[in-house]
Amino acid sequence: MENFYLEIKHICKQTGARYGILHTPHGDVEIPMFMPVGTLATVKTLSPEEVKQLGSGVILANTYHLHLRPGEEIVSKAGGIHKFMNYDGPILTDSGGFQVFSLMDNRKISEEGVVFKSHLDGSKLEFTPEKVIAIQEKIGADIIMSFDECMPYPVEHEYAKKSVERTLRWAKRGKGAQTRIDQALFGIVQGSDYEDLRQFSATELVKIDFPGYSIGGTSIGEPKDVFIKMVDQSVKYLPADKPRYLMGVGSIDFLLEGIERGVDMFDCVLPTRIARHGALMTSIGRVNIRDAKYKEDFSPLDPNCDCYTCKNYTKAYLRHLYVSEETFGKRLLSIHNVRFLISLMEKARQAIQEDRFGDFKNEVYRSFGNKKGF
RNA sequence: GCGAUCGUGGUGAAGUGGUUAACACAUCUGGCUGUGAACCAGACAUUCGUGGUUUCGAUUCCCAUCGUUCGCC
Repeated sequence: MENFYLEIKHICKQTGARYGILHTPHGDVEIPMFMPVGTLATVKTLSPEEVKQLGSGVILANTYHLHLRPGEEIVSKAGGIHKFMNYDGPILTDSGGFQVFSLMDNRKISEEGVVFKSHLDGSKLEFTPEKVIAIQEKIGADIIMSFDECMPYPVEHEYAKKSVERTLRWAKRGKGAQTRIDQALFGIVQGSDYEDLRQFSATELVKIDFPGYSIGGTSIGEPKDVFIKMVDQSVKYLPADKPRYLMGVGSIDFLLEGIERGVDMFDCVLPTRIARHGALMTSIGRVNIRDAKYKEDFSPLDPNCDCYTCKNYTKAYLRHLYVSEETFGKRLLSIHNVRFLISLMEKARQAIQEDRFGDFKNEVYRSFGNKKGF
């Protein structure tokens, strides 16, 4: 794929964090980057124009969910997902591998693939690695994912080994089923927290040769030291010239740890979901806007933030909107949280280029105090 | 004035002669990590209008009293 490649511009001398440009069919974006999640072809409460204004490079959508509603045929008839949702920037679709984890009670895994019981009407849905590629080709994102099993944590080594080997076979089958040449298909490293399995998974995927590699199976409730171990043991075996995508990571500390270890891309529902629930990430720590102490607080959410919400509205007003269950409040809060993480990435890129990412990381940790981050 | 009725937390209310007075809403507080999530969890009546009676034990039965609502004069 000549229209998809990573151009590494600088590696931080202090840490090894990478700064670069990811070239995609729908434009160039800077890494490391945070990608907001828009499962059903919408970043909940935000318009594509707003998402773009926040500085997002890539946004996500989901194969499983779009297959169910509205169905890939309709997305295809609309002219592909970019036209369908009116977003002309790069888009990435997740394969449904995460749903193998999140919808665990309603699915059965076999060598062939996964049979889900639809969470909408209970009907049987057969997902095979080949079918998942076909669906993603119809949806038409710039970056697509291999079908994988995201295992729960913790799991027995015996099960993890079987699962990793199967996910690897699925990756091969998916790659073989690919017909479009304008979509970058990523392989996904699994292996839970077992070093031998992470190594096996990564090195075997690299042999297949993908245009990018994802690190999966993390940030599903494991302790931070385990998470770091998983990332280390995955990145270690990945080629330097290909993009690395750490799936499902969106808390401030996990993002910083990932960047420090040479990860380029991250996605997470965290900023949008917690915003809808009234929790905000700010430069001075977590804010629960519903708290009574903000009733008469006419200061901005985050004095150091340049987002639309912080520039125009007070905490008292945002609290009022939240308590009154006004949709506009959820939108304003989502704008802030997404902008906060994207802005964090911008600062991280700057720090990398100036060879001081390690200092930057420590500064961020310090400004959050010892409070539990996000 | 007479008759009936009902008085339970911030609100609407269930309920029982006997361990922590149901539930809902409101309020307060947490949590959410490749979105089954405008969601989930927890806290919140030392007490059932007030005073007394019966009883081993009363929010529950009884009496009085104050208040409610409705009807009649």
